Amino acid sequence: MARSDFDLIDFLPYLLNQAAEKSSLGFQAYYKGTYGFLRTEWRVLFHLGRYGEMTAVEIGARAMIHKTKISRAVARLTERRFLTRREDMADRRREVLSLTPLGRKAFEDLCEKAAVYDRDCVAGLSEEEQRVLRAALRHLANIPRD
Amino acid sequence: MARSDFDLIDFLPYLLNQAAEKSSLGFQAYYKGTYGFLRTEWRVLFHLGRYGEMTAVEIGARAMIHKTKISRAVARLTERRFLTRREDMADRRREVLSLTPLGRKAFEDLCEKAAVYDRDCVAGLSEEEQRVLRAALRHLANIPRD
DNA sequence: TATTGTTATACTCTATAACTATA
DNA sequence: TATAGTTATAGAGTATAACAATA
Repeated sequence: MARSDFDLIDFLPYLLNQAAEKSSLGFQAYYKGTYGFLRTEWRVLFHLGRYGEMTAVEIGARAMIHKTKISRAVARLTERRFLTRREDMADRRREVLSLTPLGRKAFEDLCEKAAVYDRDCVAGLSEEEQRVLRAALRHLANIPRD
Repeated sequence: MARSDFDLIDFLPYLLNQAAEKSSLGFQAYYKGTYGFLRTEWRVLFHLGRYGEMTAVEIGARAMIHKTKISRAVARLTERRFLTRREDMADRRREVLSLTPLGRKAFEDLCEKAAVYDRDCVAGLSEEEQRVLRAALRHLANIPRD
């Protein structure tokens, strides 16, 4: 690509940021509007719902979120009765987190909505294009294939 | 997709955000480390270098950046001698912006680096995969094909 | 000494309202 | 009234250092 031909509009980081921002807005509006969640709160809720009770450090390892963010998300979610903390009697530094019934309902609702939202995002792309897109994104994000 | 199969790791907004963040870091480190630019400053500099002198409102229209962000970026770039403002005598509300020689050098350097960076990002993807990826991203970002 | 979780701090990015000066 | 540009403010995201309690 000659220097004079270079254009931001084709620059991958730019394209990715625009697409990420646009594609996040709709779903964000739902979980924020319905439950008042921030992004990290939705992600913490998701991991507890999907993989069962665990500690903040374990969530962090799975979701690649720093423990300070998790700490604040857990505080808000607990305060608002979406999850509960249980002290680990064998190691009193640790707190095992799990969803309340309210949290589980939110989790299930949000998963359903997310699946629909995902399908809406890729409507207009062929099966093959969707496959290439997700594989390329996993590659760019350094997420192993499985 | 059954509800129990849904996983954030395949959720498009999540994948896009991870890929966008990862792919932005390296280039951001360069323009921040070398010139001390923030993202909006690099984008404003780019538009003036690529399309010639124009006003803040015109940059905003081209780059889809709000005028308040542009105002702050222009203030910083002017203060640091990367661009100059010239009052439009025919309409004294408008200020025509253009790059200084210093600004042009930074623009040319950053464009070269960006082109290389872009190639590095997609190394490992076939030509066809790259084409599908960019087209899909433009589709998701609602950026017209040309 | 190392680990779990919390708090404090700072910086970036985004969004909106209100203001000025000009037209 | 409308437009170009500025300033103020608030919310959200990110990153890091330092701390208390426990191991």
